[in-house]
Formats: sequence, structure tokens, C-alpha cells
Amino acid sequence: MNPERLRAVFDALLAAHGPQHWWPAETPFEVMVGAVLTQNTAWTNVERALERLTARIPLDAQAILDLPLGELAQALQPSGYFNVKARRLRAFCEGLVAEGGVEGISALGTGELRGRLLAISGIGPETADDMLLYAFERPVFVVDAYTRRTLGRLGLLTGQEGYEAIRSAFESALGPDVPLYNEYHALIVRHGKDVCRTRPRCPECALKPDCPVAEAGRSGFSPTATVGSL
DNA sequence: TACCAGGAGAAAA
DNA sequence: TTTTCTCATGGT
Repeated sequence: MNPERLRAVFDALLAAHGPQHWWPAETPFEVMVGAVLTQNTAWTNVERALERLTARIPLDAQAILDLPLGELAQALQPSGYFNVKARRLRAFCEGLVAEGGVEGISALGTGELRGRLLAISGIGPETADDMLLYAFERPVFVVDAYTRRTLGRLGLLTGQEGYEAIRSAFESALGPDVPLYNEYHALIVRHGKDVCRTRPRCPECALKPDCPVAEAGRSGFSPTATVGSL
């Protein structure tokens, strides 16, 4: 992954969309709850679910654990997959309490913290990295479907790379930089939802002149390029 | 009407 | 080991 090209794409995204000021939450715990609820779900639906949940209980781990599972699922209903997410949120809260809460888990090193999060059922790589970057401010790059799609359209990814390969490629190219990772991922999501959202999906829309990151990515465009060669 | 959204885990091949 | 299926609401 070429650092200059990656920086050029970031600069183009920032110029096009401006700072995103992520994550839209008040506390680290709210970030983590949101990370679970936003799995494969539009953020507007997550906001509805959070409103329903906080109308019933204070937003903390013990209050969620004290809420009967059926009531938790009912509160989460607008975010979709509500039965699944109720179980996942409860499992996460159990894990968090077992680790001594947000304070306790904050004391762990990044690698160990990531391992603990991934050990919880329902917390996969992207959700764990959302938490690490946006709740704990650790230098971990978040890879999501928009990252694969947008960077793939720019020729910086083939689409065949695994999650860890993409994450380590970004981190190696950019160096440990929490504010940069924060803004970069937020901008990729914003861009994916905004400019590159076409119906039906156009695999090349980012390469069209009206896409603000097209030029930045074009210099690195190579349909057969791989992470390692860029 | 059909598709998609800031995934993850279980089941099947 | 890799691929497919399931979970589900709300916007376009």
C-alpha cells in the first residue's frame, strides 16, 4: 500500500466532505453499544434504537444486564436483527463487567484488549476495531464494506484481501495515528454513503469525473494491483 | 418491488 | 477450509 497514494485519497476525501467528527456518541460505552447496533445497519436506525433504550434505562452495562432479554430486544427493535443484537449486547456487557468495566479494560494493552473483545460472541473484527479506535483511541484502522468498495474502485484493493491484511496494510502505510485513522474511516463511510451510492451499484463510479476522490485514486489505479504491490 | 445498510456466527458444502 | 445462510428494520 503506497503511503503517498493513500494520503492523496485521504486529502481528496477531506476536501470533498470536510471533517466528520466521529464517533457520534457522548461516552466510550455509548460508542461500544453503537458499534454493536450498527452491524450491517444504517445509523439512523441505530439512533432510534438508542433513543428507545435510553428512555427505559441509563446507558451502562449493569442496567443493560438487569433488563430482561425480551425487553432489551424490544427496545432495540428499530435497529433490525434485534433478537441477535440483544444477545450480543448482553454478551458484551457481561464481558465488560467481568473485565472491570470501561476503566478496567482501558488498562489493557491494545493487542490484549483486541483479543478480549474478539473473544466475546458477537464482537467481530470490525466491531472490535470500531471500539478500539473510537472508544479507546487506539491506533487501529477500521476496515468495513465501504473501505473495500471505495479503495477497490480506486484500484488500491482487489477485493480479495482479508480483513487483517487490509488493516495491517493501512497501518503500515500510514503509521500509528489515531486522529488520522478516525477521520479516514469516517470519510470513507461518508463517501460511500454519499457520492458513490448509485443504483444499481456502479463498480466504477469512483473513477468517474464527478467523484471527488477519482483523481487522487486514478494515479494508483491498477485493476490487478494487490495490497502488497501498492 | 427490490435492494441495501458503518457484520457476525452457524450451518452446509 | 471455504461458501452460504440467517438474522430484520427502515430508507430509497
